[in-house]
Formats: sequence, structure tokens, C-alpha cells
Amino acid sequence: MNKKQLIVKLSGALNLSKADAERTFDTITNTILDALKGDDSVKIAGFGTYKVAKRKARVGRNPRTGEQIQIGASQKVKFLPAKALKEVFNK
Amino acid sequence: MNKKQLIVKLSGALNLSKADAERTFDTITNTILDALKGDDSVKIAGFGTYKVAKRKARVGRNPRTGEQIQIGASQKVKFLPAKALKEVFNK
DNA sequence: GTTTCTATATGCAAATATTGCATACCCAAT
DNA sequence: ATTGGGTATGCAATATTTGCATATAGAAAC
Repeated sequence: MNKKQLIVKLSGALNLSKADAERTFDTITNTILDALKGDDSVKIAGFGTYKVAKRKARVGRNPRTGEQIQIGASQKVKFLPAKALKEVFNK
Repeated sequence: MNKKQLIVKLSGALNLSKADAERTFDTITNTILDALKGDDSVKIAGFGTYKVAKRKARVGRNPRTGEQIQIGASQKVKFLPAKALKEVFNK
């Protein structure tokens, strides 16, 4: 399912126009992103937690040439599924 | 930031009551979950992709006792941040 | 319809997750 | 306001993931 299909579903479930459903959805993702930019984590009960994970610099490798490459430190967004979420898929 | 705080922010940004903001938010997460239950992945452009990853059974270890443990197969929800999302945090 | 984005596939080293469990803590709902 | 429950932490050893370059195919966005 892609974003467009999701918006259609939300439009129906929320009784909104597609444009409004998309605006609503974008507002939510942006709000979450803003919180994460503020170095905060976002915990959503029953769903999961988004947090920014710092990844250390390390040595990588160009798989084409085998040559070693220095990879700088970086940050990425992690999503940790809540317990309830795991249970849904393991029962 | 927890869910309650997120709802307050959304309530302001979407011009909805807190109750409506929460209902809206829950509808979205539920829609995503339903798609994932249907063994589908959910791609959200500019944000990321949720997908269900199957994990094989394997042998683990209780770090307290050192004892070997059989870990059953399971499934978990993975979130892969989109390219745009990585850039936000690495610039 | 055109252009941008994403998945894939490759080899491999290092970073990180996983696992049981107790405790402390924070949150959510009563 | 209380309490039940989910979550964070720390631990050790192993399993798994990550991410590098790059091209291409396919999908999605505008």
C-alpha cells in the first residue's frame, strides 16, 4: 500500500475529502518529525516509539571493488514496535 | 513526547478538539496496522516504509545464566526511513 | 508523461539487536 | 490520585543488521 491508497482509506474512514485527509496525514507526520528534530523521542502507546539513533563512524566497503571506505557517523530514525504491536503479529 | 502531548499538538495544528484529534490519529494508526496485518507493506513517500519482517527461529542465550534458549520464529514491524528523512538528521 | 524515489543485489566489517529477568520509572486509564 | 501495565536499563554472548557504490527496474509523484 502506498501513500495514495492510504489517503483514500483515510478519506473514507474519517469522512474527509482526499485533500483534507492528506493534509491531516501530513500534519501528523510533520509533527512527529519536528519532535524528533528537537532530539526528542515520540512514544505512541499501543503502536510504538520513534527515536533518533546515533550511529557511530565505522569502516565500510565498496562491494564492487572490495575497497575499504570510512563511513562517518550519522543519525537515523528508529521505530520500536510496542508490545501490543508485536502480539498482533505473533498470535 | 508521549501520545497525549502529540494529541495536544495535533489538536492545535488541525483545529480539532482533543477527542477528535485522538480519534483521527487512532484511525490512521489502525489503518496502517490493518494493511500490515494483510501482509502488505505501507510506503509513505518522504517519510518511510512500514513492513512486517519474518524472523526465523534461532538459538539464543540467557545472559544471566549462560543457558542456551530456543527462540521461536516471530514477526516484527520494521520501519525504514525514507531518504528525505535521513537527510533531515544528517545535515 | 516526465522525473524523482525506492528496492534490489553484491561482500564484508563493525555496530547493534536479541534474549531473560529484576528493578525503577513513567504513563494511561480508572 | 492511585494503580496496573508498559517501558528503560544493565548484563553476556551470539545473531542480525547496517551501510558502503552503483546500476537498473519498477513504482510513485508532480
